[in-house]
Amino acid sequence: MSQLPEQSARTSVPTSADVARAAGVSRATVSYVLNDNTTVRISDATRRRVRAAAFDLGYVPHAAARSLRAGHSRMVLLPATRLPAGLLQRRFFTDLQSDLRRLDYTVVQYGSAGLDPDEAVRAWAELRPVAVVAPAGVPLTPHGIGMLTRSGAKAVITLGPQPVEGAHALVLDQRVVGGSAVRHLLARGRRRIGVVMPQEPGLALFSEPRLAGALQAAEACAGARVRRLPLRYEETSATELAARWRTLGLDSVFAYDDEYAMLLMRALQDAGVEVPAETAVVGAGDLMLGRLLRPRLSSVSMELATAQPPAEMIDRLVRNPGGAPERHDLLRARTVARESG
Amino acid sequence: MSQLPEQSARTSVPTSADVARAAGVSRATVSYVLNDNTTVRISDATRRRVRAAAFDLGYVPHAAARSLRAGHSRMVLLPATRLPAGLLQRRFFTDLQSDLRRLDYTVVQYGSAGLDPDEAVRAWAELRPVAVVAPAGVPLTPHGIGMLTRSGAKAVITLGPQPVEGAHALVLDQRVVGGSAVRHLLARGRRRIGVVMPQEPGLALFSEPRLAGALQAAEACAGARVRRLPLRYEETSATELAARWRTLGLDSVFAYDDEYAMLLMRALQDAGVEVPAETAVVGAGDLMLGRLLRPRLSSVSMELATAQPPAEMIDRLVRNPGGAPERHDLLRARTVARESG
DNA sequence: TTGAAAGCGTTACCAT
DNA sequence: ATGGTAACGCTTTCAA
Repeated sequence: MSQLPEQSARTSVPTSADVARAAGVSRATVSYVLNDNTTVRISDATRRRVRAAAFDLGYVPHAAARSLRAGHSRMVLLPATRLPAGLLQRRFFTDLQSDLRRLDYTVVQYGSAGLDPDEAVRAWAELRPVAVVAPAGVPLTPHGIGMLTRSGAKAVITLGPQPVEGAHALVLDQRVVGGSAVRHLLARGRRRIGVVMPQEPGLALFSEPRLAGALQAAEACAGARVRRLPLRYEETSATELAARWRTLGLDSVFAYDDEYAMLLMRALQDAGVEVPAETAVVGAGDLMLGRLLRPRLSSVSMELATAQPPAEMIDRLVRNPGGAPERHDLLRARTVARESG
Repeated sequence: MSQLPEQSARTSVPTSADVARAAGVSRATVSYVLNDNTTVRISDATRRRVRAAAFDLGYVPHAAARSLRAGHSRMVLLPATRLPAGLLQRRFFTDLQSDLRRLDYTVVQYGSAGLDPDEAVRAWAELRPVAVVAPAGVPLTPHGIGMLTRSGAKAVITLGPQPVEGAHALVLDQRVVGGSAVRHLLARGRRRIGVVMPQEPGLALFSEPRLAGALQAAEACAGARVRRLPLRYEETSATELAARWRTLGLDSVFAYDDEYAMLLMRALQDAGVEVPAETAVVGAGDLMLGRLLRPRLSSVSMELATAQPPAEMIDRLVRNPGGAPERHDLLRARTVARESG
């Protein structure tokens, strides 16, 4: 008979109403106690009873219900890309995440692999984030920015090589990388400079600006020439390139990054091209890897210069929305000279 | 006078009620039309009017309200770790994400850096995910699993070196990696085997099982001995280790992975220790990197063998909850012999 | 010090 | 074929 007590046999999850019932108070009181609401005085005895009941039932508030009632969330959305994130970006995200949490935001990374731009931005907007930080490679259009703003996002921020119309921008201008490498080579008397262009899809986002920076830097020097060198991240591709190296008439190469540099340098050495005597090689990323090569690899070292921590910037934009798009250049590059050129 | 029409000048985001008003129908009808509800017949004219109104207003449904009403979400939560994710894990996540999307789940990665286990699991539970996939390194305890289950998660799945009591497990048993390397070395007559143990925090999760697998494999051979070799990912640390190499009396080393292998091999060569003549070196990960070294690096190649795609497994567990914890071993390892040992 | 009730945006049931 | 209405879980205003 007593097998189905009125409100037991609950297979579902406990709500604040369950806590109220268990503690013998109203739902309002439960809310007051659990949110430490100071505008209302609750007796210590009641407080304890409510807390105990919540603990016993394993009560956990329902974030969706809460933000629905509140009319806003504190979710910062980070649409993910499927690009292989570099060390720099990973560190950036990790830091951003902890900093935002410290400011009481909830950071949510949302994978949008294989959605077309409209579907993707719609999916983000459904979550009603208070801010969106979109790394390079996610399909964010001015139209998408409008949709996010209209659905309540107080700040839309792009993070990558170039800004998008209408959004704030944390710009990682990859041109400074190519520029630094080429200036380094020019200073050492090199004039006929190759620039490796990875053929892997997705990397064009980074390699094209690096090349652009290289070209720009070369313009400052009369006799300098820059040549584009397509390369796949495979030994065969590097071997091919090395085999026709001498026909190219280059005295140096900026190899996109340290990994492509290692690949190419190995192939050049195997083909009998001396590094740096005949051809100087410069990578980028300043990985441990480069220091272990022989000759040690010269490399463009990158870092993010943040006047104001990005998390604070986001917080400021959220509290004070509607301003003109801000733009901050974050990427700094400096070439570390080692033995390879 | 007509500057403030009754329901215009809306600064807030449009709701389905706004769409209904604009189309001159009820909220229910809007819901029917936009969700393509087939159990109810709506005239084509009405359909078009509703769709047009939704489009004009830029209406986007509110995910929180929807899942509140529905009583459940289709969110799969992926608590993120701050560990440097390897290529294998990254590929795994990317695939999992697209596969789950195809099954109409929403995959959300949630950063829990710097939260203690209880706070973290509570934060996850507040989101009411339908499933949680926890990679190695996130603080998931049996108690936490209980909390997630009680707050509605239909499936909790761990992904990593070892299962956690009470959750389903996709096991990446790192012991097979050390085992494969050591069996490879034993087969080539090596007997006194060093195993590199990275000192970077967080890697112990992987290095300890790899060592355990190495020890286990060595037991099969009478004269074999395994020795633990602490190493930081720095040149100085490798140089130190190489300097006292001959006092260790080892004829081979399993270097944890290809990057540590490169670091150590370089230091050994600089110290005059011949590879592989005097000491054989085996890495893991089978990176391009290893093929470029001289001698070419032997390496443990890893892959994930999935009888059933993990996304389908998750879907099955969600639809059919309450079963006994499942356990699937995913990691396969096989040593690729090259020149280093 | 506490409780009743309204409302956030949706959807499903039951009338019309 | 369409509309009214209640309910999801929570917070907050107002009243007691």
